[in-house]
Amino acid sequence: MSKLGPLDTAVSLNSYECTIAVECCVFGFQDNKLKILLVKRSIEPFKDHWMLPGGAMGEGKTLSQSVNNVLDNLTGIKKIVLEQVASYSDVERHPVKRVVSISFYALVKPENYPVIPKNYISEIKWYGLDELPNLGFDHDQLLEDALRKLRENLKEHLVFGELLPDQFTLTELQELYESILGEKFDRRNFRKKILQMGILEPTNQKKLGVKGGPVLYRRT
Amino acid sequence: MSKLGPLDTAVSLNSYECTIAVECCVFGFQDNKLKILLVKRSIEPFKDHWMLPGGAMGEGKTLSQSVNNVLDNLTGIKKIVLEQVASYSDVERHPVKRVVSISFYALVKPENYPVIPKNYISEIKWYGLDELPNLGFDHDQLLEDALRKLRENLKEHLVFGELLPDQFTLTELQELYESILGEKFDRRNFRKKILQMGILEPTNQKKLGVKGGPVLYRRT
DNA sequence: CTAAACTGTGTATAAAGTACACAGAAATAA
DNA sequence: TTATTTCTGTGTACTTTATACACAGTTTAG
Repeated sequence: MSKLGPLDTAVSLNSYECTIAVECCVFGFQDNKLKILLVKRSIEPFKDHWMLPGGAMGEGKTLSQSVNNVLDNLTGIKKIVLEQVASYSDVERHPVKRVVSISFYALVKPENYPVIPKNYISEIKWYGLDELPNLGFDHDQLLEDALRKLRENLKEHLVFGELLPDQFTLTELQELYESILGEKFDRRNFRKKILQMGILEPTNQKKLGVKGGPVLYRRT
Repeated sequence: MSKLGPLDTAVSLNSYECTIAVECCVFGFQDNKLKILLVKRSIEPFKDHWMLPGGAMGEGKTLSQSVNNVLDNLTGIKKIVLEQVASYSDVERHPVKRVVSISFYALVKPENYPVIPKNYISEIKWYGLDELPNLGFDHDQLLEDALRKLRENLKEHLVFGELLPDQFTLTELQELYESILGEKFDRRNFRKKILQMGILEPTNQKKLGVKGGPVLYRRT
């Protein structure tokens, strides 16, 4: 913490330096369910609590770069779709020191990333939405906000980051939607709506090993 | 900047302290137009550039409290509706030192707040959307993002903060909407949609001084 | 008192969303 | 190889929501 005079920011007040952390809600799609990547912390405070992966912003790095860095360190996940969610600045949100966190969400394919606990993490695991433990710090709140943001984005834009393979059937896409939004859709209506967005095209291949021989689609 | 070991954040990396600033896009409704409060900076860098009011986060304050503080210092604006927009962390966004900014928007009635330039500000002025100057730092971007967020929020929730007086006519409300969203609406359709939201009630008074004698409404 | 300007209202049409059932294709089991 | 099971793929009627549009009533200004 230091006084820096009028140069420190757009309009100057006394300057106050503070630890900035990034936290990331990593969503994955596994066993036809939306999963969330949680880590178990092996040190105080909140020893043995599950929480979102996160860590301090890196010097000379942007927030996005810091998130990528943290996730890479933790799990080997690299260069993924990140979306900013919100900032958290309650004075008491960290029991030991003042930390302002910026939260993000990310969409990945779990099968692409073996997860290995490192750096003060004793366990790491994909959790379904229906089996979530209570999280350390204020991460219950962060998760709730991230999930809300994901749902909002999905309803407007058709976002699926890396949650599906390059080629997928419409049924797989529908199951992804149902899993994220937590509701069921009629197959015909869903296909109508998705296809008239005009961003998917059928390949001339069918998916093997599944009855009915569904055709595979890809993004245009 | 200091090393703090494993306690500094949820999952520990090396800790890095950094200046955090808050910037605020203050929207007001004046002369039937959406206005934005800008300040002219009287010191380097970006001396004599217009920009959004902002300043460093205060020690022991949340981000929202810091915004209120900055605005109060600048303009006497107190305790207003704040909405978080986004974070900005490009390494080069401030030419002198590293600053991470969190941006907000606020909705106020200009006539309630006389604006007085203070604290390294030489001028302060309400600008219409069609007469905006280029802003210092990356504030053009911040403004664009804040305006987009305001529009999104308006379409979903019916947000009007303190932009209108307690009692207002439906025409005034419609003009506010048109001004924010930048499009015209049919009077009958607009009234139908707004009224069936069920959050407005007519008072039994008419607004005087305007032809047609429109009835005043208030929020339920 | 008259003219000008604004308010307040309903209906017809178009678009979007929702509900719903059966024939065809591929895998599996006999 | 055939029969059975399970999943895919498709159209239409109906409901809800959004859009287009005109005229009579009220108040101010002159």
